[in-house]
Amino acid sequence: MNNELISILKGKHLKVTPQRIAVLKALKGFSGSHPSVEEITEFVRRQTPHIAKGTIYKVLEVFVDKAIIRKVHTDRDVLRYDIITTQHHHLYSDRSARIVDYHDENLNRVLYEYFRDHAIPGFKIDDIQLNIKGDFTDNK
Amino acid sequence: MNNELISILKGKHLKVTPQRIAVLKALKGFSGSHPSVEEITEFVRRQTPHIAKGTIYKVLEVFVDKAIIRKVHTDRDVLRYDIITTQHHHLYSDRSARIVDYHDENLNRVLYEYFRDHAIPGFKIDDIQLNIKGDFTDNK
DNA sequence: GTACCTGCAAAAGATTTGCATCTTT
DNA sequence: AAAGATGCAAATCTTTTGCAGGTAC
Repeated sequence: MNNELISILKGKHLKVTPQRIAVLKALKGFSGSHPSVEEITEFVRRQTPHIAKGTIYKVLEVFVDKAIIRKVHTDRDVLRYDIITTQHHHLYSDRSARIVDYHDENLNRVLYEYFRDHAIPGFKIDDIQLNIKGDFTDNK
Repeated sequence: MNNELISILKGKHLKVTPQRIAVLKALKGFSGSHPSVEEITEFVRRQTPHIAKGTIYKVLEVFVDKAIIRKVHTDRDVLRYDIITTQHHHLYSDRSARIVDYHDENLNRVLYEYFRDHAIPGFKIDDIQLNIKGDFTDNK
């Protein structure tokens, strides 16, 4: 069951180390919820108490480089990370500090078509992410 | 010619101080280019040498609260600020560290219509910003 | 064996805070 | 006069860096 994680690392030509597996496992565990380094560290240390925070920073940096995860920023907060799956967007609530993934294939198609027909002069698009700001109505 | 700036402040029920005027003027000067606190400080100090950096942070914080500016984040950088004018989006280049405003009324209309017809359950949208990632082809 | 990783501690930066003093209103 | 702003310095916090020792391949 770590096999999947191992092949992610191997697929990116990264050495397989317990620390990387642990961080990757944490990221999977937080999937959809955008953990901070602090949260990742706590999670990882439950299983692997002796992992240095510096190491976690370094591991995350490598993962960003290899496009396993991406950084997400909030307006009033530290760095957060997001395991990369498929294209998706983010709902931001100003009131609460929540960030929630928003998947919408249909929207992706609309965007794709829009920019196919309205290319931006001088710019080649790789990826589009919407920051949708507002409030959750099922509030808490 | 500071009247416009003064009325912005008054309109938000903020006391009009030279520091706030200076910061606001800097933000106008940087319009479209997303200055960091460092850049704002340098700009401001050309005219008003004795302004404390702590004050600039406090002024910016107040402006964000009052929705005069908004924070913008890059993936590998400090905080940046963006004076709020009309709805617009951002082009991010991974290669260079540029962020450029992208205005597109037509796109705004498309988005508005899309979400009018496809409301997100449990979420009330206030604002949508696209982060468009890619590269400038007129590169430098 | 070599290249690459990790741990630790120190350093570097960015941002925030506390408080006394000054300015707006 | 009261409320709110500023200046300064210290404190806090996050993130980065350097390097010696370990580990994966």
